[in-house]
Amino acid sequence: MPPSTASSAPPTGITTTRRPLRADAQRNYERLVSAARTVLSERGSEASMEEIAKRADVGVGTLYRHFPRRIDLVEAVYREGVEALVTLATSVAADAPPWDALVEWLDGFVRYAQSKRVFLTELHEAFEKNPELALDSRERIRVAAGLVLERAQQAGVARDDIDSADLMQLVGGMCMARNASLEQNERLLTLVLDGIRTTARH
Amino acid sequence: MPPSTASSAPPTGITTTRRPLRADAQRNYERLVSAARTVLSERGSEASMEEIAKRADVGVGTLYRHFPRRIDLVEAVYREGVEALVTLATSVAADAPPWDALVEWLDGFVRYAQSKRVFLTELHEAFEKNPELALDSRERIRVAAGLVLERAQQAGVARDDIDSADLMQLVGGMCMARNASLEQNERLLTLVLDGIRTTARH
DNA sequence: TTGCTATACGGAGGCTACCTCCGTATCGTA
DNA sequence: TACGATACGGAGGTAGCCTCCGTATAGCAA
Repeated sequence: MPPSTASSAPPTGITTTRRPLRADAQRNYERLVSAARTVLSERGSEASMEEIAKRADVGVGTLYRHFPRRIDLVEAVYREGVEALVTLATSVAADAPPWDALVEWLDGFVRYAQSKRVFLTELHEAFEKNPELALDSRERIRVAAGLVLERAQQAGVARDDIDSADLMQLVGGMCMARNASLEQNERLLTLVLDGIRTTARH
Repeated sequence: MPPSTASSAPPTGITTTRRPLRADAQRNYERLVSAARTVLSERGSEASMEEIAKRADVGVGTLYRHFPRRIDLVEAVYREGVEALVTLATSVAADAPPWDALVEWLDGFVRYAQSKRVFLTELHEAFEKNPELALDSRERIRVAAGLVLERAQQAGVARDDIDSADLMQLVGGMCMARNASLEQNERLLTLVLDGIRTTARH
């Protein structure tokens, strides 16, 4: 997903229509994201930019041309997973009954979050330094959550006094906690679902 | 709270009885913690060790003698707040009815967490690099939570299938999330409390 | 195919922050 | 007062982030 429409567009309203990347630039972009995914998974915040560039078989200069700051690279890797969650929301909303869809998507979220545990410190720091770069992904997840949550609310099976931002705050926060096992998080998700559900409990 | 009993004792079972700090060392220890609290509040993870040392009117060498790694300093500041939470748990458990005590303590926790937002990235990174150093504080909070939670469970007003670790995972995680306002967190706390409570809802 | 230019590459090196080391200073006791 | 144990300070080693600019190449036009 190279930024032909400038993934990190300037905050001004200016939308410069960028010409497509040259073939070698395109190839290196993809190599870099792939290498970053690997190295970040293996070494978390210990991963250095030099190491990622080397793994991609590319100079650091090239790395920094595509990803001016460390966060931009981390974010690119992060986005891949976000896309999968958005897709999941669409599919469960189309196929499953409202409550089941909500449960299924949240379970998918918890599992996704678990798989990204090594990134958490990385993301946390990066988002602090560059809050605006996190907004897009955050919003996409929120919208995906809204898709399943609002459908459940309209069906009358989820309480109305929370919105998708609340839901992701709660479940997302829970998953970000340090020593969460997948098992514990799934148990806590059950608790949260009990808190959300409007029909008889247990 | 200078470490006369070695706050970062080696993982081996060896407990060396250390003699008390010399007067100047004691004074500098306190200056450093105080300076760190100030500088970390002001500049978060941007705060450099040099800056903290300068603010304490002490050389970096002295800083590193007392706090061999960055985390040790952050942790010392963090502990201060943890102590307050432990104290709060004891007092509400003694004075308030079981359910009210739980609500009050959790509300205290949420407010405390809010006040420490600038530290979060710092703590997150530090705990990742040195997991063992976080355990003590985490455990103290968990025990404090247990004090009020178990009392509520024994009184039959809180569900039995969660423990204090679960509770702190959920509420702690929620508070750690990035763009939580105090208001949103207090609203989410209400939701969590609804999930925990065993009596009739709403 | 050849030539030309915008685009992209690479990696040496600047910069900054963390942390160490050791010569000097001070405390506390006899 | 003397002296050893303890503590201080800050220059400098090290490492990782990022920049800069000379070189290389893709893509196009003739």
